[in-house]
Amino acid sequence: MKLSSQAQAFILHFGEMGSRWGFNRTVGQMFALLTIQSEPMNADQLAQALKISRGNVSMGLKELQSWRLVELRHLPGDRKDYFTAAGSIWDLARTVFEERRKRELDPTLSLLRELLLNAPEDKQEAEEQKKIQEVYNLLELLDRFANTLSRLEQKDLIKLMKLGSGISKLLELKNKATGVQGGKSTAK
Amino acid sequence: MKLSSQAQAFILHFGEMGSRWGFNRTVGQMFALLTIQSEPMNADQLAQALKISRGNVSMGLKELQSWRLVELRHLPGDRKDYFTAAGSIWDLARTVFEERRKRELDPTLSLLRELLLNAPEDKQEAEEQKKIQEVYNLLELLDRFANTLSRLEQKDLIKLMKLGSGISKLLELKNKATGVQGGKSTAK
DNA sequence: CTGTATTTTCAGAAATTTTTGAAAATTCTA
DNA sequence: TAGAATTTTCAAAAATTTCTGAAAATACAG
Repeated sequence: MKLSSQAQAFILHFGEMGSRWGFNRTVGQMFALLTIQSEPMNADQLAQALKISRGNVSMGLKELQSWRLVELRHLPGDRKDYFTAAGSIWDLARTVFEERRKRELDPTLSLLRELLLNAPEDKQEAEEQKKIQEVYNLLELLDRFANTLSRLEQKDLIKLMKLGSGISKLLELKNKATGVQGGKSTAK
Repeated sequence: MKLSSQAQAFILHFGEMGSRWGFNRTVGQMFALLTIQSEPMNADQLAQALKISRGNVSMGLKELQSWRLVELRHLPGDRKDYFTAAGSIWDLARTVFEERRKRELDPTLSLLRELLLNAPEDKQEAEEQKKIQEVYNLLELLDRFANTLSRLEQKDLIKLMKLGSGISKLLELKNKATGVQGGKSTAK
């Protein structure tokens, strides 16, 4: 398997960005390779193309499976496991988005929820709890919103994303349509 | 400076989550401490409260300033530099969101743009470019959308986030208002 | 079963990132 | 301008993460 120089560049870049996106360099590279190459690849091919060890590929594939970003395939007459990117680019993006929401938001929400269960012992702790509550409210809202977005049909999601500053106008439109004059929203 | 046990837990958690949010453990802890404590703190106080070295605090503060998450203050009659979280919880969240967009999306967009400038040399490269283009289109749209969201007034942003599944309905409403045809059951 | 093909595991090595702390640089006061 | 207070720098140490490769485990064909 020889990689074109653009594929090389694409793969190396995703390796470098990997840590910012939530996985390590070689996992990022494997993901990039499987995304740019639509052909399924087996572990040996991945190891050879990326010049990394067989063991590393095995671990990386496990990680990518835990992110639900790759799919196991079997080719007729070949006992090896083959892998492809799980779905279209949009599917992959949605999956990364969902997994990151889970990993970046959920643990924090549950810690904050726990902290808020304890009655504050003094003035100081009461102040702190106010802040914790604010952080919680914000992250909770963000979490719900992220959930809503990732459940939206692709068509609607694209429409929404393309609205640009038209969003504000649309929100006004909604007020008119529902008769709300700008105070607290009735819907929770 | 003695930390309550809930402050302790809050700080340690943000330290652990730090890497997922884009900074290292002690930077995460410093940010958490400055967020939960509304009082400005100087570098020595931070070092003492978090039990980390003075040098580490200095570097961490520089990092937090580059994220625009802390503000330098001066107290009358004290030569030391004091720091506070830069704004309300909402301001902070918006800033983190913007900075992450810059760091996670922009470098990739510019690489992909470059790759797309080169004419494909063969069938293989042409196929790859199709994928690269798809990734580019998606990330570009996402980037614009993130931009739009972070420019929205807080009031509107909250309204939008609270819409939940009402978003789809609102998008339909928009179609009606602008005369676009294809109400409830348009084909996918 | 037996033997071969394939994948997984994991201890240690290598690479990378973070942290320390002392020295250097800077800023301010008198 | 001297010198004290404060902050920054950065080389080296420590901690953490990633990667390798050989051995163990698993899966399968005959």
